[in-house]
Amino acid sequence: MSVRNLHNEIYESLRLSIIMGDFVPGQVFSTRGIADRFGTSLMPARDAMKRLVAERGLELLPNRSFCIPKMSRQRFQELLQVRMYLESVLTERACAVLTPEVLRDIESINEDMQMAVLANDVRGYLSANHRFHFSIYQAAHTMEILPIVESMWLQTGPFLNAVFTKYGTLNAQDNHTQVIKALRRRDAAVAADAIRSDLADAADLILANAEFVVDSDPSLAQRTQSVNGRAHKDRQPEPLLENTP
Amino acid sequence: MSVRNLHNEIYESLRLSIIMGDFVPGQVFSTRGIADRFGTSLMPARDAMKRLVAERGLELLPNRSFCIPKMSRQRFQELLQVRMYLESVLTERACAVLTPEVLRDIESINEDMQMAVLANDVRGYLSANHRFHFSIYQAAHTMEILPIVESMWLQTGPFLNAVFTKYGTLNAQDNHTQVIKALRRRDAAVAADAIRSDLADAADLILANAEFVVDSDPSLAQRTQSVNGRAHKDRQPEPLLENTP
DNA sequence: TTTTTTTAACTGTTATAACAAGACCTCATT
DNA sequence: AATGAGGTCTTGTTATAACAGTTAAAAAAA
Repeated sequence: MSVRNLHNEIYESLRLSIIMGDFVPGQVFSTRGIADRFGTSLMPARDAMKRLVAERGLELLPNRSFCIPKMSRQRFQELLQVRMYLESVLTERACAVLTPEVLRDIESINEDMQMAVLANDVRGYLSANHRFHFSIYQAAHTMEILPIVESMWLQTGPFLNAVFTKYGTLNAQDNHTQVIKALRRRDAAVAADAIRSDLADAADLILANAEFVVDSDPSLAQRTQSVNGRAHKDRQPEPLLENTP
Repeated sequence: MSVRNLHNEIYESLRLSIIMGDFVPGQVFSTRGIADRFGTSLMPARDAMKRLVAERGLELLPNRSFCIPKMSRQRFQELLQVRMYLESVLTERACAVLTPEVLRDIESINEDMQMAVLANDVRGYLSANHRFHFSIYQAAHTMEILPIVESMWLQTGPFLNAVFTKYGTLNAQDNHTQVIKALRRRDAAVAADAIRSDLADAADLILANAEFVVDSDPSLAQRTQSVNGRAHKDRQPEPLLENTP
């Protein structure tokens, strides 16, 4: 974690960009392109991308290049099922060991999020939402479950942003307030329920706008139009820090 | 998957060795040592080990070298909780889409396992048990859950072997027979129950022999005695394909 | 004998270069 | 105009070498 490596910096940067939805599903990356962007040689870029593949935030195409995985309805539902279980488990555990300081942090983050919603600031909303959930999950101190949940967010991130950018932020104020109130009175079951509702509400919004979902079998379909070849230089450079237009 | 790389071969080999318990928890590895063993340069060995770290089958020590993670009672219980949920979900799904051919495979594997148990063949038992479970899990066709379960087995593998080697194989015949019978009549709930029982029985055996479990906080404790230094050459070479004596 | 300093070896990290495989464009041929 | 062959560019992979940090043994001093 605290190791200061070049590939760690690239990894953290890419990881945040993926979770924050800076990349669009299907977007293709090359090792050399990433290395150029970060001003390093190929090796650190390669390390970072391979790690993200192992954590399922990136995908290896048949051509051996990397891309942001596309989403199918089945995939989304599977991820949702696992997330609802694991994140409610983490919430229950956090509830038992929560300190007042962490609770105050969570409340403060929630206020940030409400302000971002009112301002229609999608990125601020996503960032605050991420911090809200993981403040709770980290408080659970279960180092075996947390990495799995982080991988889940890495997989749903690009997709969430695409939806929220198009349909505006989801007002999750009710669920988050329920979570905080339940945590405050140490009611693990209700807190876990509220977390599940939060995930379910977001999922409902997404599944209702199914145009973002590809139902084709990812292993069979060609997932990108053009990857290699000299056309690369002419391709629009991958948006690293901007949202998709 | 089907990509034929050097680092893929090293990865698959190490992965199997870890799951089959060829390594002892706490065992230390160096990139150069692995590269020497497989007759490659550092890079493929490095790739394979970093991937295994990402999948939590190996651990990065503070010294930046790699080791097989040690087990604590809390860690084991967390892994068990997640495994019982995810593996029963996979079993339920498999039950719905199971083909007669796969069912026959599972029955055949189960007979292999029974023979290994009778022969007190620990490695054969572990191998058949692994194939038994994953034949079912792969039949579920849920590509989001399977990698998580594979990571779980990677984490529990070294530990299981240590126990079974000392206390003999666990006769899981009852549970496996129950699983097969339930699958045969498409009874998803009972099949999932039997899988949970199978995991719980193995866990009971392990938790009863707590001497294998380190309760110290892994992040605080020094997890290895000697890693670097010129003593390396004199160290007993890491057992790659043998069980721990 | 004990303590401190030095030295040597081993560690992972990164850069660079050579390599083979694949994809697309171009151009020649039909 | 359609088609096929060739070439070129880009891709990830691997090997090698130089680097800096760390550890421990060895040597020197007390």
